[in-house]
Amino acid sequence: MLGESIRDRKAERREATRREILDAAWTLAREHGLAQLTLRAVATEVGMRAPSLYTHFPSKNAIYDAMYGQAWSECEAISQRVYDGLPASPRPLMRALARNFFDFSVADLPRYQLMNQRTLPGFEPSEQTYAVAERVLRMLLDRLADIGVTDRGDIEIWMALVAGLVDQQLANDPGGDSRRRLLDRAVDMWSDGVGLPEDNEKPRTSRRSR
Amino acid sequence: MLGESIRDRKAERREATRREILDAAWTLAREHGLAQLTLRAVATEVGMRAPSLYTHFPSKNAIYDAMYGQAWSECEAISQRVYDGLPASPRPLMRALARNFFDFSVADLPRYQLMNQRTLPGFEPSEQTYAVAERVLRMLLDRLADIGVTDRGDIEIWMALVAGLVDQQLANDPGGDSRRRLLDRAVDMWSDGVGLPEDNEKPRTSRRSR
DNA sequence: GTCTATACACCGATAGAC
DNA sequence: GTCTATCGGTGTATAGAC
Repeated sequence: MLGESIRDRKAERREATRREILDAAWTLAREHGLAQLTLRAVATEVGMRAPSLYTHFPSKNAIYDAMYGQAWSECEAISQRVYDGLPASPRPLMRALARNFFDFSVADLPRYQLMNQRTLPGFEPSEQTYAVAERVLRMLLDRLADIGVTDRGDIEIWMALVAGLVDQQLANDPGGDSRRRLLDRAVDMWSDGVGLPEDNEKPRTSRRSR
Repeated sequence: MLGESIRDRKAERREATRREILDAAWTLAREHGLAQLTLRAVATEVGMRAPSLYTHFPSKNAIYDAMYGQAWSECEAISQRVYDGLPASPRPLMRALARNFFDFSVADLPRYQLMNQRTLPGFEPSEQTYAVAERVLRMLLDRLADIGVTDRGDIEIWMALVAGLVDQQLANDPGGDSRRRLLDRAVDMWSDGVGLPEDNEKPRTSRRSR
């Protein structure tokens, strides 16, 4: 139908403008900091005036929210792609998962701040975009369950360990790799602690699983 | 000398006003959030107009800086007091240190954000107040050296672990104790990993120490 | 529908009168 | 030392041009 086609073109154009705005926002965030974003600067970057942005986003936080959704979607995509080639034995898997998360986090500071740190006063992701983050977490939990790691406490300790190292890396040695070099050692400590089977053993249920 | 006395009285009064302002700032930060502080609100709280604050602090960041110094001084005081009664054997010591840091951090969210999280856009502690933070860290490192833990990597992993659990606690279960209940388990994993002697053994040099 | 012009309320910061 | 007045900047709202 013709009407459909016209509406599609319009929707496409709208979507393209939205993406243009978000691209500009990411560029400026990486240049001057995530919290230093101003609507006027974003608008100028795409050749508009500040109030015109409200045609495409209802508020500044809505822009942050869309960026939040993009970031977690990237994470989801990269995870799905990476999970296929991941080792099946427990310990190499835990190392690979940690490294995957670490590298993804460290590669883009404002993205990590938006995803995982509460660096923006008053920003809360919407239910819709938060669902993406939850999906990624679920995917991770499923992967861990495959090798018999199901105890929530053990998993939270592992996540605290990896996230803590990421935070240290970004705060004390941005652009370096001092904490990344500790990653395997840290994950191995954890694997020992939760009684993960050695690489040549068969996967079994985690010691603390109920 | 009389002149001295008068000058002292003036300095005392000035100091009292400064503390009054900082108290108001802490109160408002706990009420509305650290980043939501406004000079007008702080001024109102102490019965002043906003510009008058500039008589006592050169900028808003200078107020944050003074609060940063207060927070780390509290931490220093509590650490010195607590370190005396701490166990001498390695594993109980590591548990007690972790618990001490955890409880102190979780007790006051804006204080923790100011001390350890980069939640304030553009805020950097001054050299002078940062020195307090470094002194506390040095004190901790000395305490760890006493029980033979000297490897920087091991220490950074321990700090990442504890800080990671604090972050999780504050972000996902504020006011609760779900992560606190994981603390001993996590620290014990670490103690095993770095080869810390059992409680009945004599302290010895950490496995990885150089 | 898209964008602009204008305006508002609020912010941190400064100048100068008292 | 504290005030009033004001500046440049921000996010946001809305009326109206195209």
